[in-house]
Amino acid sequence: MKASLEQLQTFAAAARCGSFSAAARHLGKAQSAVSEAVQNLELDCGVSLFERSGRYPILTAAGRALLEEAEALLRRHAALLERAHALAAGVEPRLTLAIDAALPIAPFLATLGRFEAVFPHVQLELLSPTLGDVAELVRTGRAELGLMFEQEDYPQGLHFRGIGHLGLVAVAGAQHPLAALERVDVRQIAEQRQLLLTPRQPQSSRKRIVFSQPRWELESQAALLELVRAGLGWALLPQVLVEEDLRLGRLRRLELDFQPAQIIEGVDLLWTAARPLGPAGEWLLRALPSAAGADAAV
Amino acid sequence: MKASLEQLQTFAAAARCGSFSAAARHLGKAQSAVSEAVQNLELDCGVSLFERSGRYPILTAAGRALLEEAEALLRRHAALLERAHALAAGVEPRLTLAIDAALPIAPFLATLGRFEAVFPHVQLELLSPTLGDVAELVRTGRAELGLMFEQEDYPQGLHFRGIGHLGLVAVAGAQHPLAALERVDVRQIAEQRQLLLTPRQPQSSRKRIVFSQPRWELESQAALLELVRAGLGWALLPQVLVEEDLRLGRLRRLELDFQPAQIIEGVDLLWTAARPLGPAGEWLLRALPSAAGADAAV
DNA sequence: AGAATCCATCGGCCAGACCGATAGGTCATC
DNA sequence: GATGACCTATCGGTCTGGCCGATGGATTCT
Repeated sequence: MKASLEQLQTFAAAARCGSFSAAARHLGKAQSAVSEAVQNLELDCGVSLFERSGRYPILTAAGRALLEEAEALLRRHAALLERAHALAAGVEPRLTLAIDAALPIAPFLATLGRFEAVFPHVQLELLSPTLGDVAELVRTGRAELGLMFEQEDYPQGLHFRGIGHLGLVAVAGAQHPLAALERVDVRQIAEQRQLLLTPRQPQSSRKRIVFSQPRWELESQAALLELVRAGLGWALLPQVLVEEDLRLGRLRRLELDFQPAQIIEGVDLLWTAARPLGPAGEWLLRALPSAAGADAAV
Repeated sequence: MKASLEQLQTFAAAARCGSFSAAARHLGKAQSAVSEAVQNLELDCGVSLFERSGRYPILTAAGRALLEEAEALLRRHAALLERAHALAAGVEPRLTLAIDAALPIAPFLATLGRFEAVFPHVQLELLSPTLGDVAELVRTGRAELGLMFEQEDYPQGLHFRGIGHLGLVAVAGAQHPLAALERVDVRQIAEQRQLLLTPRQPQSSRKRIVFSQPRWELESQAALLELVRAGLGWALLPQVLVEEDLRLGRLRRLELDFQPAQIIEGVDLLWTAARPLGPAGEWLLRALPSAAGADAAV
């Protein structure tokens, strides 16, 4: 192959150092090696890279152009080696994190930003499954880590750790019949359509909080919010998610006289016991709880 | 150096072809060479890239990650060689084009777009000097090509070619005293301040069209236009440049009873005779006249 | 079981990279 | 202009590392 990395590195060193001899000293090679490498590179490229008339060689215009290219290539190569070493040290090439669609992701963004700084090469995949699907994704290995509302029990082979709590409030659109009531009792709410998240896999074991008989089920939290805003039903949603809508008056909070004002649900972090987590996974395992503790807890 | 280009190319070929033997056939090498190259690469990186249990090797997760890096590196390397070959063929690494600041550049944008497609590696520099500075820049070699209003004579060693014409109109701001007049005669205009472009080098030989005694001189066409809009004087400007302002009523056109409605000025393309143009310069030399002929001529 | 692939390994070969020495050029200084 | 300090180009010798061809073991298909 023409224009090998060694040649290009030698060329770049010569251009940087200002002389072949200095480059040779810098690279720990003989001066003749530098001279020959540059000549071979010039032969391969068909252009002369240095003007050699004077005491020191000076870059030609073509040399300047190729120096840019060469340094870009060398930087790319250094990045490759860096990534290889990270992989050799056991860092996962990619990591999948499944976050329950009902959970707001804002509290975790700062942590993910720090993750990006510590593990720039790890390709992060973020899934937003609904309800018990989280546990299923972690159990099958499709995701390394999961975040979801706590359950009483989990399938075999899953580790979990509580990392915080989230306040849920019952809300309805401003024009919704329930929105006009001072307080709502069990019978009143039972007649109105409740909007719920639904898992993709119907056998999912997740308990759901159900107060009403007529129900629509959606897989997307965003779609659900749209329907609530449109007055098509009421829903239990995270406090932090609807704060803005409540303030703007688009949504009204329902005061349920058979429940505390906020329904507090725990949030669990899941990971599999089958395969050990790599360094990136371990890092997230430690970092996510503190993030949730600071921001997501009520 | 670890992880040479040959190793990476061989690795990429093996990953693409699906087997070491196929890669060897594809590369025209022996199968053992591929096998050894991949092993050496694995040794250098400290990770195993292929799962070799079955009949065909399959990429590991780390292998997939490094394959991406390797292919990015190889693409960069191919780009380097391509650029090197362009340089070897004499294509300029960079090209400077000086366009008189008084000329509208819109007619040339399509040509520059095609230039970008034909010579992606040529770094283009666009200068906007005023008046005779264009010829000076081309003469001294600071610019390879120049575009400016035609002169009677040019300095020694400059080639030139007329490429079109441009219509100039006299304009003033809507509140300017001259704007109220039906027709303007020589005496009237002589008393009002004329705004002119001025060259950076005062000895510049460029003829200028001067009608008024009080004058302000500016180097920037954009600044000049602002001053005219603000009613600080009148100016001779390209028709195409002020069309928008005339339509919006920000500027008024002055009907000079001692001049035709439009003053037609020729536009010349300049280049130096001292050093031959490279392929990119030659291409522009051919392409620019047709662009001007189609769009800039009145 | 046999044929057809595939991969890993080994010994031998050789191009190419490297070194050290040498010759010749340039530049600042005396 | 002689000198010294620096630079580069070239040459012959050495040796590493990539390559080949052959061989053997493994897998898959018939």
